[in-house]
Amino acid sequence: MTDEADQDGRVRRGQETREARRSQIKEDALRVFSEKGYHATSVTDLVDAAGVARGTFYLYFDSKDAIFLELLDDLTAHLRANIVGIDLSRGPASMEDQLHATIVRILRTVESNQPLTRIIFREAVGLDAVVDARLAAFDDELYGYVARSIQVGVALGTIRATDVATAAASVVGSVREIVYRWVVRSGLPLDVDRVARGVIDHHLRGLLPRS
Amino acid sequence: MTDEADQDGRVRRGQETREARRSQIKEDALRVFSEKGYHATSVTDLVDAAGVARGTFYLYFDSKDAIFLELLDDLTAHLRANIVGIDLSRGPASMEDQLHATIVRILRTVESNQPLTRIIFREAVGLDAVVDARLAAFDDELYGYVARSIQVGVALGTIRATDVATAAASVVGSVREIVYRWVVRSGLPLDVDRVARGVIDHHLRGLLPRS
Amino acid sequence: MTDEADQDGRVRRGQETREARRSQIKEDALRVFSEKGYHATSVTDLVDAAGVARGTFYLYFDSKDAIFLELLDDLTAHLRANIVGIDLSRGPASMEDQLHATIVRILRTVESNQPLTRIIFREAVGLDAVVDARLAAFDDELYGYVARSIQVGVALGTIRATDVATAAASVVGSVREIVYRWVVRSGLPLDVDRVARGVIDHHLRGLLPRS
Amino acid sequence: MTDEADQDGRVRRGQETREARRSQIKEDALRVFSEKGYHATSVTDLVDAAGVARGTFYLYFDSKDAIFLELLDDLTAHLRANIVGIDLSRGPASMEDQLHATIVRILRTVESNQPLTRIIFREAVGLDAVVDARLAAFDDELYGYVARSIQVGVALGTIRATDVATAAASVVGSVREIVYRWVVRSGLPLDVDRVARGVIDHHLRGLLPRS
DNA sequence: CATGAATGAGTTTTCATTCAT
DNA sequence: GATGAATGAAAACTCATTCAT
Repeated sequence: MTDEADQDGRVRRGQETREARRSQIKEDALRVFSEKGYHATSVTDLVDAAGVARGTFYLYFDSKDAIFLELLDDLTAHLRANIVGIDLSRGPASMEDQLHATIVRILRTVESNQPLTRIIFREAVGLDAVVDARLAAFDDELYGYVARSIQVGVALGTIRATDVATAAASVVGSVREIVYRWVVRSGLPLDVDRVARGVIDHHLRGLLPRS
Repeated sequence: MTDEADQDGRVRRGQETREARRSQIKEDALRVFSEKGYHATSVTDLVDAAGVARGTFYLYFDSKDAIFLELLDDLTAHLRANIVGIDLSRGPASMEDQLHATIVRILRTVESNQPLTRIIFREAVGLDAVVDARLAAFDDELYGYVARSIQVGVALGTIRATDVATAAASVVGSVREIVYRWVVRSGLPLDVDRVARGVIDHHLRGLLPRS
Repeated sequence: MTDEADQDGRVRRGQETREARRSQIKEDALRVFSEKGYHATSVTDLVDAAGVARGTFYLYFDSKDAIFLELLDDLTAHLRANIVGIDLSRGPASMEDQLHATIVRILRTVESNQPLTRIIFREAVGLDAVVDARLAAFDDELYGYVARSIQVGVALGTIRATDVATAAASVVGSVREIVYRWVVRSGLPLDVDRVARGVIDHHLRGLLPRS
Repeated sequence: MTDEADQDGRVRRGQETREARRSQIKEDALRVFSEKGYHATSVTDLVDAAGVARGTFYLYFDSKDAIFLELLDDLTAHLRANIVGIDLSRGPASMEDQLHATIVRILRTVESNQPLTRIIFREAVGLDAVVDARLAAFDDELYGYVARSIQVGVALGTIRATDVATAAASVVGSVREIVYRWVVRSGLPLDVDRVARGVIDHHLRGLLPRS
């Protein structure tokens, strides 16, 4: 019946615009949050940035917390998608290539999501229990992934016997610090390839000269 | 004249009391801040903890931000005092010992100042421009110190030619991550000696087996 | 012309649908209002209950107040229709029968319109000037009716000389209190006949023993 | 010590002004509530009426509800204090005198607390669960008191055998209606003595002429 | 110096009503 | 007529800071 078709048409069109506006509000909120920080950003700032009425904001998001959490989950999802398993059994050369590819992917992801990355580093820590738990979970995921990779390497003999916990924390901390210094703080474009190579070289071969 | 003496006495006594009360307010504030976090702590919490009137608080500190900033500077000063120059010219063995001693000092300092460390990691990040600048400055100091040490080592031949910037960031990031994972998050007592050894071993020799 | 006939048909059909939808919205609103109360009921609740769009609601009613007022007038109209003149000239026995029939009709009406009655007692009081005036008018009508009946009775000698104003208020208050206690508050089924008899007996013969 | 004395002096003076200001805010709130009604009164209205800042209001009362509830409890306390036991054993004459005194006390109390009485009648019903429960409890208290008095009277033979529940509800409803019509609605001065006499006469002797 | 009552700008959130489609 | 996304005024409440005593 034409009636039903019309209805469907309206509904679909409605849902499309709904999604579009939702995304627009999120995008603008991302910008404001990353500029002013979570606490200094009021809902008024958010609606002003999006150019919508106060009520409209609450039509799409339950609260200021809710939209922030959603933005947060967006980046961690991005990052997660860019960390895939490394096959350590194919020997050191191949391992280095895989590590290189992984770190490059991570750096590219955070670089192309600078505002969100900035938020996570500067605002999300200690924000509230829920956000803290989310970030800690992500951190643990990363740490666990690195630790397991090292353990496998040790078992295969491609990595020397070492204090796995400390080594894993060191690797995670390295990447975090690099992201912090060059993506969050300076914001300048990063020679991703060179940095990734440097990090891997550092962690694999250490600072001492080969005797 | 007795009058002048009296005055002096009063002034001195007054200053002593003033300093004592100031310290006491700070101490109590530290406790509250580390328990509730910066944002969840109100000036009411602060004056209640210190047992003084609201107005009295403002007699000693300009604002809630001001006392927090002072506490912040206290820890960074503590840490600064515990990072002293490493003499790389005395050869690898000695260098390792000196590095070990430095990292042990840092870990001990943050461990015995857990509340403040926790605040810095969980609350101070992204608090406001001033706090951010303070923390960034401290981070730069640490980074610069490590970078210079590495450069000296390279020049002396005790450290192999490497990407100094990446290496320095890796070292700083390692320590930061370890502090975060074991001091801030878990809060459990840390085997400082073993961890310091692990970190140094990792950064000096890397993960690859010696061929 | 067929055109005109069609138009008429359409108009009539349209009006029928209009009326039906209007009634349906009112019915659903009555249910919601009586469950949640006037203030706790939002227009959203109303349109959800009726299964129409927000805009549609305003096509049929000017405002949330308007529909409430209409529901209110419905009950007072019901009640008015159930209070018909009592003929006091036919002697005491007959008068008692007529009073009995009137009170029974009132109690039955409020009992079968419990939701609306509950609204009037619990929500409508003090809602706004308009509603207040409506209720006061109904109260006056009731009071006036009783007062006139008593005056007629006094004139006829079937009722003893008494303070008419106080007596009329007492009678009205009695019924109101009974409705409030047993219909509004308890909601349990009421032995209408027995209660009506009790009320009449009380007001006609009083509490003192016949000497 | 002078210090302690000073402190005590300050504290006492402080508490006195605190109490005074609290009372002043309450008094002004009572006026506004009784003029505009609970729902139409905003906290802004309350602070404007009291001539204090918004924050000051919350220094003395937890919420808009809290101050309203306190005002409510004030009147019910007043009324409770004015309903004291009636000794029915001393015979009808004395009973009538005692009833007269009780009703006079109640009417005088509500008349001298007109704003509060107005609020209770026009606003408090159906306001929220807590307020409703308070009022219902007071109503039950009154009803129970009257019902017990009647039962005692019946036992003693000073009151004829009757339907106690209906009779008690009738008496309570009478007084309520009189208060509503003359104190709440008209606001004109009431000939308390005459009305009390009328009510008692009505309930004791009924409308029928003594045969 | 010490006090703590007072301040008021600012916050988040709600919801009756409108109007372009 | 019907729809429902959009509106924005208004609500209750908080809290860092001030200042008369």
